[in-house]
Amino acid sequence: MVGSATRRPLRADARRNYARIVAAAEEAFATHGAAASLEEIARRAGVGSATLHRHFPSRRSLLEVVSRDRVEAVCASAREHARTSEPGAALFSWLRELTAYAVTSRGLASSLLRDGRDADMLEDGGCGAILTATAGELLDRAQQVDAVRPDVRAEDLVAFVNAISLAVEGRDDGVQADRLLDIAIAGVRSQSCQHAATAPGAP
Amino acid sequence: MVGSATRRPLRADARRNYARIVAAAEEAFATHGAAASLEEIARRAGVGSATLHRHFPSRRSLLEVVSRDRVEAVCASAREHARTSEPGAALFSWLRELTAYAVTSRGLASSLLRDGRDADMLEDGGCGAILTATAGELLDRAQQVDAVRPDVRAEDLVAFVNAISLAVEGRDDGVQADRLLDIAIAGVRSQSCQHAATAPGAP
DNA sequence: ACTATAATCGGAGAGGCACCCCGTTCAGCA
DNA sequence: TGCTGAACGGGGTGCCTCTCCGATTATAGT
Repeated sequence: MVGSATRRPLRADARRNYARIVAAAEEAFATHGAAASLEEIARRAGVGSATLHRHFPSRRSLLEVVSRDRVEAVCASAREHARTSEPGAALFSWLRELTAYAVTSRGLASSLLRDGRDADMLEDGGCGAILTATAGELLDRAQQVDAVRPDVRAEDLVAFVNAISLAVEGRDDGVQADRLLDIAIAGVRSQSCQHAATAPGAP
Repeated sequence: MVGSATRRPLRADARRNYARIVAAAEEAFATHGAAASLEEIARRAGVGSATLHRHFPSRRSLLEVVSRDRVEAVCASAREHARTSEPGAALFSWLRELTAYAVTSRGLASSLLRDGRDADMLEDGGCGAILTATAGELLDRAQQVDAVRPDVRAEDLVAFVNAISLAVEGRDDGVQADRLLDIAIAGVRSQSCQHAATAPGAP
């Protein structure tokens, strides 16, 4: 709304420092998780900690930028799934892919999604918004062919992936995450079987 | 294995300080979440921070003690559910109760369960072990009457509750948690309907 | 080229936290 | 009542986040 888009481009040195910080952060988050020391990141990037804080006012804003590329790649892959699979399978296999990423990124995506109130989740243009929007597209199609319960929302799906990656943080590997996601997927599947089953399967 | 159980009782003043710390921690965790400042807790309890660290070598050990009562109450309630409901309903309504507690306790239970490797989860006697054992009892019965898929484990159930409470931490209220739990419950429900439905519902 | 100037930097410092050392105090027992 | 070791807690260390502000430097304009 405000003309804040009229931002002159960063000065060359500022742009270089920005890139260095992002690179250092990428490495640090991968190694130490989302709680990595910002000071350490600044040190590794060869800049003062003030510079880091000027470019990234919060830990979250840094996580956001570091993840952005990967998140966008995963979302691009969603379009691939949508083209090559039927709606239900597309959604489910994309969720598996997303979960695999969320788990291996050491809770990175997780931290992105947290402490943003759910209201701005679809509006703030952050990774959470992108993911929710992408999930929403696949979800719509899956619901149209009755592969998924109609009362499930895109936020629920993202929240589940988020929840799972938080819960297995620091656990062995991805096996429990897979098991949990299987359960969640079974839970969102359309229970049209129930309609058919109530009659024959009733006790 | 070691005779460490032969611990003489704490001195009277130590016992008093211990209780004060637990009381202060209870309040602090409720107000500020599981990340509350330990120093602040010591201050409020009127003890030196060294005393706090002597009684509770880790944040987790303090969380453990603070939660213990509530967790045991919830587990006692499980036996109630088991007596008054059929196995499936008992498990599911108990899971709802547990989730409600986990969500309102500001991620407290969550932090308890985390960073304990899943191996010791059933052995360390902590809150996670109690919860997993309790869930296991209800789960067994539910699986015996085929109300729940046979491949679901007690750890999965606890992990789900844990995951959900982590994911909605700081969100509005418990509505999303309820929705997520509904999905998870639908996911663990026995899909005996599928056996009946594959034939008639097949495309 | 050269300068003026505003954008950017980063050392240093304030304030907090977890955790520990070690001299002091006092509860509990003989 | 006097001893003794269990328990205390002030204060220190090291790390963290975040900010202030004087020094630096890229860049537009001449």
